Amino acid sequence: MKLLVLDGNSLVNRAFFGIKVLTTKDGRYTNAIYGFQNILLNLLASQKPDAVAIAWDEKAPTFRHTAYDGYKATRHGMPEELAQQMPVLKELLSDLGFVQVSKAGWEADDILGTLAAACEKTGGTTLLATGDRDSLQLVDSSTTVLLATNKETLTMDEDAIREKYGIEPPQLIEVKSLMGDASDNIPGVKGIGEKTALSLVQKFGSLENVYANIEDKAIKPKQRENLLAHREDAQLSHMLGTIRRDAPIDTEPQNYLRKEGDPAAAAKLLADLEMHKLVERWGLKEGAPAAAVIELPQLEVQPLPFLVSGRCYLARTPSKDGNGAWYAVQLLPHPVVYSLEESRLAALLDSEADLWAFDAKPLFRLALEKGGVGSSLHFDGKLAAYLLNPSASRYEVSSLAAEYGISPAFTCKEYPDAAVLGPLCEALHMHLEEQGMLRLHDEIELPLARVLADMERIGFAVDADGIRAFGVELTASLQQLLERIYNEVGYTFNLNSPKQLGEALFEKLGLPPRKKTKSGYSTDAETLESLRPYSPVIDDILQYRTYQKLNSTYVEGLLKAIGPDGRIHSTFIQTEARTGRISSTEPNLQNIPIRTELGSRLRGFFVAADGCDLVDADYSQIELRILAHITGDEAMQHAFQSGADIHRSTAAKIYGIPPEEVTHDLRTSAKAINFGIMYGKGAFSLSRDLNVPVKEAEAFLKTYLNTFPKVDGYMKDCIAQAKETGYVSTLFGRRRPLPELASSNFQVRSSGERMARNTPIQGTAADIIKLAMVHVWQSLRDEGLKAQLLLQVHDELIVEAPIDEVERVKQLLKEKMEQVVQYSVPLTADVGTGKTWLEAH
DNA sequence: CCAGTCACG
DNA sequence: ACGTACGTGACTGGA
Repeated sequence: MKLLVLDGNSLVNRAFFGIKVLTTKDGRYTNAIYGFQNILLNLLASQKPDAVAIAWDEKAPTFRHTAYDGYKATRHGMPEELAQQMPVLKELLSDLGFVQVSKAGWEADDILGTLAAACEKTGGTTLLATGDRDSLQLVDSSTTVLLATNKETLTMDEDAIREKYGIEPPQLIEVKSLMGDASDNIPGVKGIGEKTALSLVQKFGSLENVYANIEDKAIKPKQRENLLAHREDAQLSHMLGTIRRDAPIDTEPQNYLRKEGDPAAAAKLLADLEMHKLVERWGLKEGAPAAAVIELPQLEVQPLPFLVSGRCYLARTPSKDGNGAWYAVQLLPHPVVYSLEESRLAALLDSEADLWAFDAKPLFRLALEKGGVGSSLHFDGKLAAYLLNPSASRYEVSSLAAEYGISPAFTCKEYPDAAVLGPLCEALHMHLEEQGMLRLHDEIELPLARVLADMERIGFAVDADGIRAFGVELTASLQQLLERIYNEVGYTFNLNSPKQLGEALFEKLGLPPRKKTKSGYSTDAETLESLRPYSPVIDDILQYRTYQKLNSTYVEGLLKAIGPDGRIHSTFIQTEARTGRISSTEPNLQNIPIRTELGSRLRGFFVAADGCDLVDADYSQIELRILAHITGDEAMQHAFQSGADIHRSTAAKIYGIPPEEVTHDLRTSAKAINFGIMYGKGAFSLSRDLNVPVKEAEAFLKTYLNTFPKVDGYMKDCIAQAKETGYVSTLFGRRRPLPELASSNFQVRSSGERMARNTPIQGTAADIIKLAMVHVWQSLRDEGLKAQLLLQVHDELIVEAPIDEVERVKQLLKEKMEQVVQYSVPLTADVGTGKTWLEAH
C-alpha cells in the first residue's frame, strides 16, 4: 500500500500565495482552490498512490499550545481571501471522493506523522506532500517527504537528508530545538543559528548529548554560556518541535482509498467556480449524468462550395507553432463544416457572405495580399473575448467555449472546435452588446485589425548597411570598455551577469551595496549611478551596459528581422495590453531608442522607400489632456486652452506666479507631478525624483491637488466606483475588471487602485489613436493616395508617402488625429517629415 | 523558465 | 506598518 498524505494547510498556502489573482466573474476568489487542485492532480499523476489522505489543522487550544502559550502566537491569521476559499475547497475535495482528516486540537503535521507511523506498521510506504521543512523529521525507510519549494518539488528520502544536512532525519528535531524557529515562536537557544546548531548535532548527536558534553572544547566559551543560560528554552523547544505520531484519528490505510464521492456535484461546483478545464482533468465529463442522452451528429468535412451566403464562422485549428488550417462552419439551414483552401478562402473574404471569424487579422492580411479588403468579415470572436476580459493570457476557442458554457451542436473529427465555434461567437456578440461594447468592436477593433494587417504586410524599410556599421562601432567600443573594466577589477568575468558583477563590485572592490534583489546585490543603473564617486570603473560599466543593450537588442535584433524585401515586418498584437493599447513584437518597433543621442541614431536607419518621405505625427500630451477632460477640472483645462507649455503653466498655477517667472526647477517639478499624478505616485517616490525631503514632496502634492481640485475628486470617485462595480472603463466604454481592488493585502489593493486611476486615461488615449488610425487608413484609400501607414507608437503614427503626396498626407494626418473626438480641451498633433524616422520625428 | 535589466510611451 | 508609478517586449545568465 502506497499512501499519499497531503499537508492541506501548508499546500493551500503555497497555492494561494503562488498564484496572484484569480476570481470568478462575480468576484469570488478562487486562486487557492485552483492551485490546490493543480498540486493534487500533479501528485496523483507523478506518484500514482493507492490511497490519499488530506490533512487539515483544526484550530483549538492545542496540546502544544497549553504547554507553551507563545506557540504560534506570532503567526498571522489566514487572509480573508484565503479563508473564504477553504470551505469551498473542502466541499469540492469531498465531492471528488478524497478522504479528509482533521482532529480538534491537532495540527496537520501531527496527522502526517501519525499516518506515516501507522502505514509503516502495516508494511506500506508513505509519501508526505508539504511545503513545510519541519516534516522532514518524519522521513524514514518507508516514509518520503515531497517538499514543495518555490521552484520545484524535492523528493526527500533518508539519503537526501543525510546528504543535505549530514545527519539522520530525526536529528532535525535536535537542530531545531537549538536554533529555534521564529515563525513558530520556538525560542531555541539565543545566539545559536542554523550553522552552529547543525554542527553541534553532527558532533554530539542530540541535544541531551550536547549538554552531557558541555565542557567539550569544540564548544566555544560564548556558545557554552548561551547554551547553559537557555537550557530550559532548548528543552521546551525540543518538545514543541517534535511532531507527534499518536493523533487520535483513523489509522487504517484502507480507509483512505478514494471514494466515489459525488461527481455530479463536483462538476457543478467546478462549473460554478469557472474552472471548466478541471472538469475534464478530473475525468468528470462522462461521469456527469446528462439530462438526456443525445446522439450528436458526426459531420463530414466538405469542400467549400462556390457560393456561400448567410452567416459563416471561420477559425484556424489550434497549433503549437506555425499556422493551423482554416475551416468554416455554417449552422443554417443545417450544420456544415467546410475545409478551406487558401485561394477559395481569399475569394470568400470579399463576397456576399456574412463572415464571423475567430482572429480576423490574418484573414484581412490574406485579403489585402490578394487585392481585397476583407469586406465580408463582420465579427471577430477573439477581439470580442479580449474586450470582455482584457486580462486573459490567451484567447482560444476551446477554453472560451468552456468558460461561456457552450455546448456543441454536433461533433467533427477533423476540426473539434468547429462544434462550438458558431454558438461561441454568438454568445460573445451577445455579451458585447449587453456590456455596451459593440460599437467598440464594430467601429474600432475590427477595422483596426485590417489596418494592423496592412501595416504588418507593408513593413518598415531600414538601412541594413547603416545598422551593420553602427554595430561595428559599438563592438569596438565594447571591446575597449571590457578590457578597461577587467583591468580595474583585477580579473575577467562575465559582465553581462548581474551576479558576477555584484561580486566584483561589492566583494572584490568593496564598494558599498545599496539595494538588494531576491538573489543578491542590485546592480541596476540607479545603483551604479550612486556609486560613481567611488570608482572610475562605474562609468565604464554604465557605458558598457548602454552599448551592449544597443548592440544585442537593436543592432543584432533588427538585422535578424529584415525580410527579403529589405523591410522589417513587425507583428502587432491587439489582444495583449490590459489597457487597450496594441503591442509590437518580433521585433518590437515600439521601443526603438530616442532618449539619448547615441541610441536615437538607430532611428536614422529607419528610412522611407525611394521616392518617398516619412510623415510622422504625434499627439502632444494626450494623456494629460484626457485627464483634464475626464476630471472636468477647469483650472487644468484652462492651462491647455491657453496653448502654452503645460508643465510651465502648471507650475505657474501651483505657485501663483506668472508663467514667465517659472524657473527650470519649478517646471521640472511640475512635469514630474503631472505624470506622477496619473500613475498614482506617492510623496515618497516624488521626493526621490525631485531630490527633496518627503515632507516637501507631500506639501507639493497637496498644493497640486488644491490647485486642481477636481483631479483629486475624480481619482477618489474613480477608485470608489471601481470597487463597487469591480471594473473601470474608458470614455469609449472599454472595460478592465480589477479584482485586485477587493484584496485585503495592502500591496495588492494599492496596486489595483493605481491601475484604477491610470487605466481610464491610458485606455482612452489608446481608443483615440486606434480610431484615428482607422480614419487615416480609410481616408488614404478613399483619396486614392499611395501613402501607407507603417507604425503606431502609442501616441505617434508614421506614414510613408510618395514625395508628391507628402503635403496632403501631413494635412490629412493632423486633421484626422486632432478631429477624431471633440473634448473640452483641444487635441493637437505635431507633424514632421524626413527621409528617416529620426528626421521626421 | 524566471529574475534582472533596460528600451519605449 | 505595509512599499512606494502605469503599460509593454527583448536579451542575458543561471537554476
